[in-house]
Amino acid sequence: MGRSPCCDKANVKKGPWSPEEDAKLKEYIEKHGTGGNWITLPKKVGLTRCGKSCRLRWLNYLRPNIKHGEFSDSEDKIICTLFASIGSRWSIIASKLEGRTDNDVKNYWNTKLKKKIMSMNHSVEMKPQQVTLLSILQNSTKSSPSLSFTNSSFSYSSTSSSLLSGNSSTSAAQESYISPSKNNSKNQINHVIDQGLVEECGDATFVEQNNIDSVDYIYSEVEDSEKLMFSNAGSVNGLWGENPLDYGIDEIKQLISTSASTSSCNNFLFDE
DNA sequence: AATTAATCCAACCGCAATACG
DNA sequence: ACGTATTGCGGTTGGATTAAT
Repeated sequence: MGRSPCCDKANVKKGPWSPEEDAKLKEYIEKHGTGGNWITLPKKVGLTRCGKSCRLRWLNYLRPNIKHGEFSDSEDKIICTLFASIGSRWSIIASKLEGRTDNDVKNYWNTKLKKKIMSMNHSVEMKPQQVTLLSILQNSTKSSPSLSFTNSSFSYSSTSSSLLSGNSSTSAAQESYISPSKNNSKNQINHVIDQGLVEECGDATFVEQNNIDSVDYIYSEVEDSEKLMFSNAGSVNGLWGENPLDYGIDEIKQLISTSASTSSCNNFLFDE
């Protein structure tokens, strides 16, 4: 029973990949594919790398159509929107950005986008409720892409405290609020995507919320700790602390969400 | 020019889910 | 049905690079 052991960690090479290793791996996979088994692949290729390492290198760097370099404003918006909806599900977010990897999106978020949002918020010196995603992104770029969020793209209740809180008065929402399971989470994300709540438009992808059920789905995705946070929306200590960059994921989510919920116009990005 | 701090990003690690025998 | 191997994911780290002093 069982399988052969994974890679021999003691004799596995670590650290940066050399061009020779890249070439070997790329050539082999392009010729033969992965064979459905990353663990045995390094041996076949003639590398002393762990299979996991090979997989990561292929997925994040070597495979075709990987897009490197600057993220566009459209991509920024997609990331922000999806982050507000589903949190740090980087693989899902990345899947909506052509040519981007989860690692890329995650790094970009952690090193740039998060700071961009926070520093813009700080610089405009608005009250939290007045900060909008649009103001942040508009301030961050000279040339805005021609994005249009229509009525059906985003419909928020002006009375809801955040996007993620949605229609928390419904019993269905409350039920899933209380006891979400891991499986439910996955199904809900799939639901959001399958139902076209995330839809692609050219090189941009939008999260579409055109019915209250979808809000419920998203809402039930929120972790318990986050729910507590959202239940205190608007009165979270330290949210606008001394260091504008020193925010947690919850705070950032809330910022993005707040910018959505305060919109009373058709388009949450255009609520000036 | 030298040193220190900040930033960026590739790669690693550990865990959970899934597949396999 | 169960135990183990494998995969996939998100968080974190470490080193290279760049900017500031």
